[in-house]
Amino acid sequence: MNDDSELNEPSPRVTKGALTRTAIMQAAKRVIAIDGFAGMKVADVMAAVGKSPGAFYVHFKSKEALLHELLAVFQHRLRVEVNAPLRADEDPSAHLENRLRTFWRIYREDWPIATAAFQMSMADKQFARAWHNIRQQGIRGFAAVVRAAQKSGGSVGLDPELVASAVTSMIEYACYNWTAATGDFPDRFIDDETAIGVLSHLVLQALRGSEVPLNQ
Amino acid sequence: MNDDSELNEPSPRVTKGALTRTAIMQAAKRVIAIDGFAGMKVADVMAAVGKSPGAFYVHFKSKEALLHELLAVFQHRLRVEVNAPLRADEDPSAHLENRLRTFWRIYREDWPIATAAFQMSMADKQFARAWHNIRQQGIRGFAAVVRAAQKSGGSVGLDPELVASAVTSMIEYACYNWTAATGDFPDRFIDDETAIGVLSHLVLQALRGSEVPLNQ
Amino acid sequence: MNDDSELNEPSPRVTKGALTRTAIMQAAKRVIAIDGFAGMKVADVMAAVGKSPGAFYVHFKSKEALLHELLAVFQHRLRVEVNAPLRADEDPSAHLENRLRTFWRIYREDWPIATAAFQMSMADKQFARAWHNIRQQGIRGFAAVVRAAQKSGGSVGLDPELVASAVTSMIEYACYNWTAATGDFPDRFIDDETAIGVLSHLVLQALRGSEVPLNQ
Amino acid sequence: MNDDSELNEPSPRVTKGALTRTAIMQAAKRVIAIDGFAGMKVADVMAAVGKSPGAFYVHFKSKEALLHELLAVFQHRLRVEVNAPLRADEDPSAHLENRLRTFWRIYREDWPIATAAFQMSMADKQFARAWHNIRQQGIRGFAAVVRAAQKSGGSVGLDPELVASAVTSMIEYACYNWTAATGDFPDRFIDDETAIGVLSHLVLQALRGSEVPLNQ
DNA sequence: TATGAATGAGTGTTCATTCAT
DNA sequence: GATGAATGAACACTCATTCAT
Repeated sequence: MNDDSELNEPSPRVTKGALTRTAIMQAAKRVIAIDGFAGMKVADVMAAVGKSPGAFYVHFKSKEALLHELLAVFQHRLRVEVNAPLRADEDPSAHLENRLRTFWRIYREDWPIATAAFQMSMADKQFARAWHNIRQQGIRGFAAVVRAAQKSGGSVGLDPELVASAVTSMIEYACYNWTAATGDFPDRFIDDETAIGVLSHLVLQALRGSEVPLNQ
Repeated sequence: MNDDSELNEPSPRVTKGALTRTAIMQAAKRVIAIDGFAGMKVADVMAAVGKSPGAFYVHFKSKEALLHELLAVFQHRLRVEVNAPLRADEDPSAHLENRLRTFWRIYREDWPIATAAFQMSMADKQFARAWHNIRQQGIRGFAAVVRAAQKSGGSVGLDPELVASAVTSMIEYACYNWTAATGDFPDRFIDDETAIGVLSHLVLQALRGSEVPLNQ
Repeated sequence: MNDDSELNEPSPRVTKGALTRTAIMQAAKRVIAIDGFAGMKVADVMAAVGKSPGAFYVHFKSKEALLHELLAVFQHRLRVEVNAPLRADEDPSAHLENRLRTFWRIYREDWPIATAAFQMSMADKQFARAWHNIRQQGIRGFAAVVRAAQKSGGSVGLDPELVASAVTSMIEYACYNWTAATGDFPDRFIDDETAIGVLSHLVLQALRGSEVPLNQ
Repeated sequence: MNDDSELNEPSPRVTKGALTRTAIMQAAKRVIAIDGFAGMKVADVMAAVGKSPGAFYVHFKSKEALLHELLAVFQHRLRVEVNAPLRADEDPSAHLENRLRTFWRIYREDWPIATAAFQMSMADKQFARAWHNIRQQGIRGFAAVVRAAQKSGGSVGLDPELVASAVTSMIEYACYNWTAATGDFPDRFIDDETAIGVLSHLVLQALRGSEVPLNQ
């Protein structure tokens, strides 16, 4: 019945405009990855989408508005996927690794957005706030884990906020440096498991309890 | 009288031009810290120096040339000060902490240069190479330490280059996030000892040997 | 049934299209009153009508064509209503006041059209001609009255065309300045009788015969 | 002494930049007279000055800022020259005519500025305020004259503000219509004395005391 | 060395208009 | 008749860089 019409028509929710909109967001991510946000030209993005420059403004109010939307999606993904609460039956180490794994996966895909926000946050108050919120969201989540670790004797005496900030900094920036073409290993592909393995090892070790000296 | 003033003046090699040159470099760092390198306007820098825009080109061939020079100085400092070799009588932990301390000190002062290079490395091959070299220099140094730690049973099985990349990423980006006005803690001043304390703790723990689970 | 609905509908000539057409013209007038003709966006007008931008071009060939049509209606009203000839039994003063009253009433309603034409006449030859014709129509009518007044000893020696041009200028521009939101008295509502009273007094006095000095 | 240097050098106050600045303002007036302010292209103005488009922004922050400056000069001229107070020994009629004569002279030269301000005042709050102030300045001056005339029995019972508004409207708009290429008499040159003669006659008559009917 | 006016290529954005649906 | 996404020409404005003084 209604099924028929659904089969025959494009899904009613996916209008032509929404498709273009999504295409622009994807293309923008690719262009930002290569040129940075400041270097991203609206015309280039639209050329990548196969549309005229003016069409951009049918879907976004400005270049900045596009980045704000990309950031909103990015932040939403992080909130929903990364900040899943610790389940009762979950091993803290496993929880942390899961969190880190999700973090990695999202950043791996969206680091151009993060980089763009980082760049813009230096010169623009609005982006400074937006980016700050995103970082804080991640930091709060990790800080909770750090506090839990401290109850078990880990990282005793350290400020959980600072530790969380340092840890998210490591993951975030390492993701860029291991993923981007202009990163630390341009001639080498680092697969997800290797990356997550190294990062989660480092983080878990860093948060552990006992204080065995490095060389003994 | 005039003799006195001559005696008080800097050595004959420090000409008026060289002073302006240095002043430009300092001012540029301040402007980059606020606006980023892309947002840095030659005219603003020169205004901060109290000179006309045209005077910039007496001292630097271009805006990019200025950044290349800033980077050269930055890299030189890192090479000379951070990468001091491990002395025979030095405790590896202490060595690492010293290295980290120096790293921190230099970054704390020059992070605008690092940020500028990072940003430019995305769009410009020359800067990509220059910035890559600087990162590699740091990574090589830390990788050596990691290898030493592994001989003592730390971080066994992990790729020392990746570990070193992750660690330098943490320090570098944490330094930005704890120092810059648009960083993670805009309302809080984080003093050097606190910062170095947290970072060295995390790094030392991360590179240690035993593998005690987080929660037990 | 269908018969009924046909009976209830407007006359067959007033199609849906004609209604939209009229609605567009009314909405345009309102938008021009706020933004001017140059600032009038087709999309805004159509939004005010509750239709899509594209629908505009079903009814008008272009933005300019719309203004030309508005002008044609405006001119027609002026011709038919203002330029009624002096009847034999009519008092010249009363005739002038009647003319002025009608003039005022039309301008009060349609000044956005006049303003638009005025603005466009500066840059566009077509509108320059159209607007010139409308002004001339008014000037000719007033000039006839001036000539009549001169036969009675009023404004002797003055060029009737210039006098008529000055008088219509006064009425036209005063109407704008007393009516528009950005006019001379934004905080005050000037009712028709007051306005017509002042204007007709001034015009009648100005066209009178005797030359009593101002201060005696 | 110093005289010598003044003779040999360009006057110290008239720098190269100030000359260009003035040239731009003059050229802008000419372009606005032809195209209107909305139609005025910065590039055209600069071409008329014989400089590159970018040079405009050395002297003015924006197109709007240029108009604001033109308006400031215009308003200053009106304030200083038109609104000279009535001297004790001056005949009120002569005073009014002098006032009108100056008004005319300034408008004759600067009507493009007035027209531009009028156009912009419809869409822009800043210009609405600026233009309103200028009009009010003129209206206040004329209103004082009207009040004086009323004491001698002229225009009794009429609101002086409205009368003044109407009179300035007449002069202002008549000046445009008799001066601009797209005015009422494109094929005819109206010299200053004729114009002033007609206008002052009309105004003086309009403000007189006795109320002789038009036709008798 | 320094000035500062001038350059001119480059880009974000607007909006009247078109057209497939 | 109506839709609304798309077009594309146009234009204000920026800023690194140059150069006559």
